[in-house]
Amino acid sequence: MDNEKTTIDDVAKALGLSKSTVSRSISGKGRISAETRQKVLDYIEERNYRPNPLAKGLSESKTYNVGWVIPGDDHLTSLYFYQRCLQGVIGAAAKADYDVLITTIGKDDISGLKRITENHKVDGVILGRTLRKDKAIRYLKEKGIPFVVVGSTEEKGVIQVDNDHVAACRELTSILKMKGVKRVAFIGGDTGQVVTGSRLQGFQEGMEDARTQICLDCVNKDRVDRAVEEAVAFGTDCIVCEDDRICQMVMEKLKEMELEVPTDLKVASFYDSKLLGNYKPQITALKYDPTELGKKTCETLMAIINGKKVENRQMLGYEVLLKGSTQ
Amino acid sequence: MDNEKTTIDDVAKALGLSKSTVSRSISGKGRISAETRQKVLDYIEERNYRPNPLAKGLSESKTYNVGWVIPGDDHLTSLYFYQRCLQGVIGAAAKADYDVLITTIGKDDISGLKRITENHKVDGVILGRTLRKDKAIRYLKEKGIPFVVVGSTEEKGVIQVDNDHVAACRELTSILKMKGVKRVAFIGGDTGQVVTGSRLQGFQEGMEDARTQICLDCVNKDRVDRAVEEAVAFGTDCIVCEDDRICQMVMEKLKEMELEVPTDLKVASFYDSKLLGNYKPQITALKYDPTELGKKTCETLMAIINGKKVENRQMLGYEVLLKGSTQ
DNA sequence: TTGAAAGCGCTAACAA
DNA sequence: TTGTTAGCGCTTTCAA
Repeated sequence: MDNEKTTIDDVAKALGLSKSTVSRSISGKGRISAETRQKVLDYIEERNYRPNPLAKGLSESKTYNVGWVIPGDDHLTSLYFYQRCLQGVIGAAAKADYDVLITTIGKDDISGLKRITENHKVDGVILGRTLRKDKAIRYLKEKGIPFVVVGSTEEKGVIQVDNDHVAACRELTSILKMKGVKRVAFIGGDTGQVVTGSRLQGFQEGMEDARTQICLDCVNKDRVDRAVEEAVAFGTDCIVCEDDRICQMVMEKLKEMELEVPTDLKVASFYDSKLLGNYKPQITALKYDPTELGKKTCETLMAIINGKKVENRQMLGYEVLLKGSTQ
Repeated sequence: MDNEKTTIDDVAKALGLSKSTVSRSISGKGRISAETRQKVLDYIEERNYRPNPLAKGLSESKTYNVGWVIPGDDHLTSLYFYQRCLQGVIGAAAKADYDVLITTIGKDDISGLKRITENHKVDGVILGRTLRKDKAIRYLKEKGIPFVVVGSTEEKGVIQVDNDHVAACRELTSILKMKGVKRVAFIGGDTGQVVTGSRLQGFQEGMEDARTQICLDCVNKDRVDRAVEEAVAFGTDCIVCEDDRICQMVMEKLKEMELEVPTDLKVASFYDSKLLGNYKPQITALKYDPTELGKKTCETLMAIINGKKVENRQMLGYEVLLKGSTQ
């Protein structure tokens, strides 16, 4: 259909103009008569001409790519989060005429990240998960590569965009408290992840001095089962789950123990997702918008790349979904 | 640490050579004395010099990127598959000095795909999911863009790499038959996806003329529940599930109906995954290697890009995991 | 075997 | 307001 390889030169010649005039018309930079500009714009629109980003990038020392770096290991739950996030990232990137280069890293293996940066394939990087003592962060800092973190990190001086987990968890917790729960159990996951700490903090702030029982590092069904048993032995009237996956396992366990929600005890999750969609009663949970998170993060990275000042820490909102499980 | 921007010119000057000599040393193309070549190689190794792929690409009309195109909608299960696949793709791409540009498409919205191709950001594309009457395939064919499909498509003349679903399902089915099942129910998912048809075909070939009941398009819990009820009413002694997600829902339903596996009836899944990891007894299932699939697919794409002839259809192997659920 | 020079498609001074 | 020209960093003829 349309010419495989039209160049800016072709356009210029066809219009009897010079390359630079065409270039200026497209970019909008520099002085240009509105008339000429429109003529060019119309022409390229009609012919579906697109400047070659490689050439553009070469001359501007830009790649027009951002790196999207996520863990390569298998966490079913977070995959869904990343996918939603990615939608936001791709959208925001496209708006700035950027594309998204994806790579995965492991806890100790950041070779994928090194590849795309050392090979000059990206202008900046978005880190999808961070750990305490994160190798990737160290590396990016040292190299002075622009990057933004989705989620939180304890590392100083890192630009991050996150949901306000502490505030959200605090709010849900204090609502539960107002509803009259007396002995509350918190079941949390991997303490190696920063978010676990934030959620616990919010929980504790919300509970103030009420009686609680806390069980962490419940990273598989067995651990969760044991935590639930302990909570029941403790005489809990409400189990607060750190995330959707844990909540799913908790619900399963309660069913096995033939305990009714919310009659025998209440259940709430600090993270809502599709995983929680099918329960009856529905689960009280905190709802975030991962796509929005991805979008904001990418916009922030774009700002950094374009040399703008950005805030060190941006917090996004949340919703508290009060459902039957805490009635 | 290392120089932010060493160019081939810097290397040439430092070594008292010309750009072209350095270029040849690195690429290995053209005549070069082994001695000079080694000198160059040593130097760039030591200084960690990497040729700028944008410049390289510009002069060779290549981007050194492949596009990884997956659905943007929310299929929890397939996400895991894609992630594993992606690992293989990234690995194979890196070996050829390529990186992976990711984008998502919807059933009717292939704008993301158009973006990366029209903008000349990729040399070829890998399609992660295909539908019948796939818009993306149409588009890529029409534009003559090199692409490979992971999985199968009915479209003619499309290069595809897939697990041999038909053979695998046929084999598992006939093993079940040999084990003496008499009335078998097949519960399948979205008939809009090609793989559903392949699995059904394998099932039917394996069953030959035995009595079966087939229920398709079970895309949510309600549908699956009804299918299970019908199967039980039919007097089934074995339920065959098209994939892990359906199997999960089937197991849940059976629990609700207080039917024991394998005592009351047997259960098998045509797709194994982590989702099936926690059942007791364990589930008989077909196991594939998504990472290997991704790798092969990307290698095939690289071959096409480099102008090599490739087979139209490549089939990967499978494993039959016989577990307690069909004992 | 090596070097000089042109060119890939674009941007950005600098001139006109 | 527009055009000319010199790069961006690399590959690749063509000469030497």
